[in-house]
Amino acid sequence: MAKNSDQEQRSGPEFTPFRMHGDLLTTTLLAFLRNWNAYGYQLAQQLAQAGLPAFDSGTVYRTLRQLEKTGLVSSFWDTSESGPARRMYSLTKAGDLFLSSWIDVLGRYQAVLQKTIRGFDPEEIKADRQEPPRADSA
Amino acid sequence: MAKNSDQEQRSGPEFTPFRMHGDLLTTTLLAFLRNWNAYGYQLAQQLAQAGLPAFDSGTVYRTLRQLEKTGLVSSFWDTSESGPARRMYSLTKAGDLFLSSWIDVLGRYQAVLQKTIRGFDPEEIKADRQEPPRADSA
DNA sequence: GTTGATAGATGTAGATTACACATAGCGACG
DNA sequence: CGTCGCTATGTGTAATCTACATCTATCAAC
Repeated sequence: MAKNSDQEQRSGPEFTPFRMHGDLLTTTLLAFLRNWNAYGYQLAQQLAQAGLPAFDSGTVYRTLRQLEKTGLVSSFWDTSESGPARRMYSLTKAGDLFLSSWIDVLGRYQAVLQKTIRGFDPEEIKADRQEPPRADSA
Repeated sequence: MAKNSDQEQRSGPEFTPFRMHGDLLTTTLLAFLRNWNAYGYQLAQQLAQAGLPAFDSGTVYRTLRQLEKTGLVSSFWDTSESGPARRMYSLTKAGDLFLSSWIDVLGRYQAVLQKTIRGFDPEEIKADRQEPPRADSA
């Protein structure tokens, strides 16, 4: 499933289509795991259903394993259901702390964008010229 | 909580300290350029002053060149001031479109985090157990 | 026994990044 | 003059990350 045909939206000429990368994928995964445990396949589905950009399931699995290696999540094999065994993941204390810190960083990131682009709303991005902070040229 | 001296001290085992990566660095740069033109060194300083995580100046320069290669920004040598020549960057129409699209994506990303973590505020992250979305076991 | 959905993982080429280092203009100082 | 220090922009390289294709395996339906 999720064969990428979900919603390939590229609104521009030929830029790299949006994808979930690094921090964004990582933290989305962590956020999903914050309220309930889940396994990779399920997380991949949630990602797709959340209206987020394309992702690669192989990357999802590898990202989860890497998160485990760094101690942000932990996992165990769940064989209680029929079908292939599932590796159930849950957020660790460290993962929770990491996520909190990330949210802090994200807040600053947002502040930068908001300071530059009024309202964070594409519709409001019209014209809004200001002077440079200190271009102090000429 | 996530006190995390965000300078170099890490509160956990051995997490990768926060850095500006890929989309985040790219779009912050684009956002800075949206309202006024600037050159690499200046952008790197603004990044640092914005309270954002560590970054690498080499990466900033390379990222800017790559953005130029894909047409999101354009540049020219500015030799009007004394000192080393500066490569002045400005956002192109394409870059503006890209940024707008990114803001759209970011909105969905935020929605996911907000849905999971109430209020986006670390203080409100206390306890908030819910049932899985569709763990549909048995 | 073949197909299809679920579930997880890896091989690999190409892209991205961090870190160290290189180049160059110019002002200040002795 | 020499050179130190700050400004300004890069590059070499190893490590890491990612996309895409491919692989194993369970189990239900046919």
